[in-house]
Amino acid sequence: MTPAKRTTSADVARVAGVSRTTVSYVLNNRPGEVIPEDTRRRVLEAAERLAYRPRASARTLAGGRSDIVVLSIPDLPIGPSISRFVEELATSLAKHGLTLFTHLMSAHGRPLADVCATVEAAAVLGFGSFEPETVAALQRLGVAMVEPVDADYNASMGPIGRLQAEHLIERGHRRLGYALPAEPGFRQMAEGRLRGAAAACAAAGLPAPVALIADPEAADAEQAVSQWRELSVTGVCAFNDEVAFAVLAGLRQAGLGAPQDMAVIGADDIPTARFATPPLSTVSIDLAEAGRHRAEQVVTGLAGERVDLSSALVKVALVHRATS
Amino acid sequence: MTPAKRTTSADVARVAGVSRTTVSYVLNNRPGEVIPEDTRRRVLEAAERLAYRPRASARTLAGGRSDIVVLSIPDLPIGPSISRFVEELATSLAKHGLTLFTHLMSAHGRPLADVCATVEAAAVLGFGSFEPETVAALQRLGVAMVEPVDADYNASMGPIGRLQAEHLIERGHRRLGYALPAEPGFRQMAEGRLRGAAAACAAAGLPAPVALIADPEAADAEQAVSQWRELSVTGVCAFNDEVAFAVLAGLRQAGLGAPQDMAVIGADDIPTARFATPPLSTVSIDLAEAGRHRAEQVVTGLAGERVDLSSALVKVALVHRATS
DNA sequence: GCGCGTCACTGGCGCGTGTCAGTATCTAAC
DNA sequence: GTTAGATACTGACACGCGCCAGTGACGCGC
Repeated sequence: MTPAKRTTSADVARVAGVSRTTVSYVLNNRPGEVIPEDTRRRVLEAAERLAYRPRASARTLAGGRSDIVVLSIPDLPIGPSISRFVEELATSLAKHGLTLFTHLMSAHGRPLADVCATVEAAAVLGFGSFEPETVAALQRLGVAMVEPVDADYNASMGPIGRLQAEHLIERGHRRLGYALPAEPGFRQMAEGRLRGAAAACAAAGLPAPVALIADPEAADAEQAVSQWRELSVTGVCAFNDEVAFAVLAGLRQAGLGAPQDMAVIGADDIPTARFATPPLSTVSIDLAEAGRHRAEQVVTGLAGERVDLSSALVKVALVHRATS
Repeated sequence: MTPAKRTTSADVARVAGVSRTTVSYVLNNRPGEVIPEDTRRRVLEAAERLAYRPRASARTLAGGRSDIVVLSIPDLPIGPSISRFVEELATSLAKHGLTLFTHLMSAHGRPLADVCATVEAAAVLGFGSFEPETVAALQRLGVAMVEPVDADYNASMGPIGRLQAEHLIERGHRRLGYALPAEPGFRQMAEGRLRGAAAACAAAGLPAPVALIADPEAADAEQAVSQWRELSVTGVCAFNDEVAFAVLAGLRQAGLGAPQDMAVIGADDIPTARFATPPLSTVSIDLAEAGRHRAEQVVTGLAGERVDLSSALVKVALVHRATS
């Protein structure tokens, strides 16, 4: 059935006329080992010709650590900005021979620590923070690098809220609202963004925004709108574009419109924001750069160096359209 | 640094007072091997107490095949319905001890076959069909199960288009349009849906829909709208909700509206569809069930049995709102 | 001639698991 | 008393790779 056994490094060694060790040295170009150009070429050619791919399992077993990086994704809808981030992260890690493995927390086959134990993960990443016991468990497993907080991502939360609020303040709004989703998975992110908005208000000498829930999956937006109007809120920052659309729908149900009755600004700049009626003002977030940066951090971290997690490289930009 | 070496099956054997082989037999409850209840309990208890987790790398190396299932995702934005599918698939596979590994094709670290070779994938799944050479390469690697066509998913494409077209026909439209995205990653899916719509038209004795591109990321929608109007198209099926929003925007730019000037129906029922202005008619797709079914197929396929790929278990339903 | 150092390799161990062939003990049949 | 078969295990090898320790060849200084 499987007549052609898979090629191993021994096959390469035989073809190249060297020992298996030499093959290993060449292929992993081991630092400190000097291999004459001629031998190196022979090995490389043989490997190429036989289409040799080292078996990850064997490599892991021997080395004690795999080249798998696990990214734990919380139970939330994966928007385009997140998937862009993941994509970029995976690509950049792949360039360093690391393979990204996204583990959906909602896919509750086994707890995170178990999955990492079986695959012998080299590093574990996640959005938000892990619980201390999870971190402890992972470290006990010998995972080289646990990143409890996605620093880049979380650091980007503040500026988003700030940008939203500053925009509305600049346009003359003196009393702001903040629209939150109901989804618990979003809570951490939402708090970050809200804090940013509150900071902008404080800097302008204004009271903190009135935070209310306006979930896209429910119909509580109209109620939120009427509460805001009672408190003479004239501008609302929404957690993201979908929440913004919910607010907009709430306004419409009350016979009102944006921006004349209430200004609304979203976040994420999802594709539909541009073509909505009216086109939604929002904040665009470039996570691609963050993904690359993140990968860099993992690589240096795995090399044993201490990494600086403070730098936030997420580019956010205001996109002014018709609802503000 | 790492004082507590990780527990191995030898540790369990020692604690339980049996041989390593017996531990293996108990833990994998090997069929055909009879283990007295008492011994079994001792082993299980020891394993529990030591928190023993077998190392996947060693298991794979010894067994020649891992418990990793690779799902290749094409270069397209991962919508909520797809991510729901993936989620459900991962959960169901996990119940059978299989781990899902989603590989983004756009994350072009290495070609699919390479990734599968290194992780020794047990099965490879994908949306759409793989190229023949990829399939051949994978089989040469000894991958037990290659599913070139995601039967469920593809089979669901037709009904979606059909449902859209039937709905519009039922409401009196005699000449239909079909709105396509520009994104090449969507092509296969789009063709499937379009075929479904065409079939519905044919069944009603109508000409095939006029297919034009109306991409959400570009501004070609207005042009498409005017072309449709020239051909006296009165109802448009959109590939998905985002494309539908693009068409709606095109209509608006031309000073027209849905449904009075042209009926529009989307697909996927994304959250924003419900709260858009006006709320978008669409087709909802339940891929959760499909995910579970899919997992089942993989498990039986891995057990060596022949699986029937023809059955499509995707539930689609019309969601009539205001744009049609 | 000897010692020393460098170069270019290689032999072989160990990683943790699955599994096959084998063994020791016991019961039952002839 | 011997054989046969079942029961309840165990010893040891194989899987493919990384890498340490070692080896032989060669050059060079004294």
